[in-house]
Amino acid sequence: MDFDHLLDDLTPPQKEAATHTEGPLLILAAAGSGKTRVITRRIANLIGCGVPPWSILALTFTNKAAGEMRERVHTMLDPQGDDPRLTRGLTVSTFHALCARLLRRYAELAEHDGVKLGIKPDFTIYPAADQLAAIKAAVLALGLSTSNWPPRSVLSAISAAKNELLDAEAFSLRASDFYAKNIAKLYSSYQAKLRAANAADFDDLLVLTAKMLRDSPAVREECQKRWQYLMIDEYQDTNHAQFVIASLLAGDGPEGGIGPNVCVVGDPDQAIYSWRGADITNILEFEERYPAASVITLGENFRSTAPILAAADALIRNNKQRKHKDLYTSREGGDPVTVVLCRDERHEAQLVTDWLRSHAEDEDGEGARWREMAVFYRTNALSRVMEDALREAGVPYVIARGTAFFDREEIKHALGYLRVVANPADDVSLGRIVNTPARGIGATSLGRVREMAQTTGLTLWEALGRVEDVPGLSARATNAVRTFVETVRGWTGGGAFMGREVSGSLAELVERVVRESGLERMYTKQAQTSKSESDAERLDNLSELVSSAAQFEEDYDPASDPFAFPAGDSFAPAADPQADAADATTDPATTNTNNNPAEQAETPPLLAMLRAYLEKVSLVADADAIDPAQGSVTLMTLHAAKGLEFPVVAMIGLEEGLLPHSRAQTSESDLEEERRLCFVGITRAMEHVQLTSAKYRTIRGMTERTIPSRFIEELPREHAKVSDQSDAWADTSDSLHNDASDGFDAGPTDGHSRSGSAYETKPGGKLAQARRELPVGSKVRHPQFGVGEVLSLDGGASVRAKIKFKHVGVKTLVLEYARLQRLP
DNA sequence: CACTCATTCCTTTTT
DNA sequence: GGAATGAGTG
Repeated sequence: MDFDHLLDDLTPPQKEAATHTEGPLLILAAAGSGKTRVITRRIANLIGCGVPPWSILALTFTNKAAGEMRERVHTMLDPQGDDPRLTRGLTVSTFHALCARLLRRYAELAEHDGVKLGIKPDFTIYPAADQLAAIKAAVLALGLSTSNWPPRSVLSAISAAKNELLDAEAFSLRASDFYAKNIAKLYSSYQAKLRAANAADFDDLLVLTAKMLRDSPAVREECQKRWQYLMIDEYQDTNHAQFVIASLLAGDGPEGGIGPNVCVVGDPDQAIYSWRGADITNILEFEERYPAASVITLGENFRSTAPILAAADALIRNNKQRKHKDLYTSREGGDPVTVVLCRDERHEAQLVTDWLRSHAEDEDGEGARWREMAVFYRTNALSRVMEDALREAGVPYVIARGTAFFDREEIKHALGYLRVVANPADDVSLGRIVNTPARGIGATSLGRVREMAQTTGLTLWEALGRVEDVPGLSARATNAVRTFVETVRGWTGGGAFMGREVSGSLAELVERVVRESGLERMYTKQAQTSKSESDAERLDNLSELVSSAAQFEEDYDPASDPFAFPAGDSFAPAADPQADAADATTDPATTNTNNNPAEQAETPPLLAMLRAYLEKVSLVADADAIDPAQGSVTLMTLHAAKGLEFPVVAMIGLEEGLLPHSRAQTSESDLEEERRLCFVGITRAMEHVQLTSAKYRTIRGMTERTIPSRFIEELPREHAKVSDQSDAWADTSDSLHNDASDGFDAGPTDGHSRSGSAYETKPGGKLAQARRELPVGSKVRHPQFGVGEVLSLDGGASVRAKIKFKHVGVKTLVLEYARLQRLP
């Protein structure tokens, strides 16, 4: 097949980067320089040159970026979509997802090699809330107070240590002062808790993988043999642990050669994660580690108009600890950046809304361009006022917060149950749910059980199973525990996931858990008594969870699940490159773990699926939730904006203390990172940027006078027009009703007169939004079901659409999850 | 033991 | 403004 045309639309430097396939390569790619394009072409080119797809590993920052990259490579090589084998086995993943996967697959092999990881392949990934709970328990267990040792800061100290690959022991050896010594104690106590629960936190995924690759020759060789070509995107934001993993995966390359085929892509000017342990010196380290590395700089910007780029360039030049690189564009013309000073945050939100609307209207397709707009802010808290204004104005918007759904109380509880089902040793989850809803197992009783577990060395779950051995427990509490244990056993079929009661369907399991746990009843009751809208929403959210599980079940491919057995997809062996990669499935892991075949071979399919589901849920990032196919303005933090582009961009809250943030002004390098953050925001914009600053802002209930961000002054006046609107806004309290002429007076008294549907009173409501974007009769495409037509929409917190598909008939889908694409 | 209400402390950014 | 404790009552 001829793939030469793939490179036709690249500039000479881009082409050089895309075709430089052998040996170490560092690509310094300025903002908007077509980085993603180069990476995807490079992968496609490799495959076109005959490199087997399964020997290519590409690491990205978010799952979303990974998915997009995979898709783009695929459509490039296989526009007809009729030959999945062309990219079969290509691995595109985030560091964390890859690590989770490697650990599951190789943990046992590594243990066999004498490497003590302390986790079994079915380990649980602890979400942030559970991490904090575990830390807090550790603090209390050491007899310290949580006010002197706030779990948050303890956790971030531990996290920093982990990112430097210091385990508890190494940390303890270095600890010299009182503070560090206590952190060391907490660190090891926290680790002990995680291990006892067969759990790993986010950082552990990296730490343990690094350890496994470093200490187990079998695993390292296996991986090095398989992945001959390694690519890492957003390299400036990788931390030390990630550097070590990458370098262990890459190996040294052929003997006497110039080094392994490892290609890293990054831009020091966009490094915004130093607080997470990311280290710009990784880029320097790269050249040190691979002295023969080639370096290619991509400086031409293809995204932004000249004034936007000039403003961004002027801003970033203020960073002293920086190697300057020229930014240039061949795009002529374009409007200057606008800077607007507003009275307060509500005024700001109003002006931004008006500004967005003006750009929506001056384009041909009326109202159709919301999706091309974004609002960025430094902290999540700033989104609320913006949301209010957009909702009020009837502008559709989405917030890029993928984790928000899973952070809700009711969802956390339901997932807590599911985690216990998947891993009964998970004490933290068990603790969360054992008495939610209240079932008579209160703090006192639970404390007794915990005590007994502690002294006998049992897990909490095991102790609950032997409740009769717990001293001093009331008959009532004993009975309550028995009932609880029975209920959970009913879901797991006593741990075997077999039997009359266990159906094998994930969605059904989730539904049963929601119902039989009593969560459903609890929230139904609350909704009836309190009539608060949020309580009614909880029920909707729970059924949405069931839908998401159903969706997952539909998309689930057991072959790509590291639990499934035997797996034969992407881990095809490197042994015989000539053989058909798709079919040659002598899986290395399955042949090597025969020392313990019982455990793996008997992992029931439902359990495997449940674990895969929980893993997916644990690894979602905010940026993953962005769906530009929806016709909405996107709201997100500056951090989440990295890697994206929008024709129209508004940045709010350009004030001292917010951007640069007050917590990031202690050192010059902190301040420079804030400046890079601002730079990242501006360079996302293709056509128009507006920066706003409010004279007064209410934070945590306190209204304070602000100072405009120093970054505003750093913008050149010829490319950044400042307009002071802060006095144009009369200081009257009814400011938000100013636009009542728009017709959105949603007073409760006349809400019903306008329309038969109660939802019509909320112009920005999800259902109304869905009706605008996906009216009945629209044609849509679903990744699984193909082409269909919308029959009806109905709502609540989760909008569902009935869709008639050509081939599979009528389906009801939750819009948020169904990746629908609207067809003309 | 469960539930309600008042008080306290926050929040930077995220895989 | 809001989540997360803690005291106090049924």
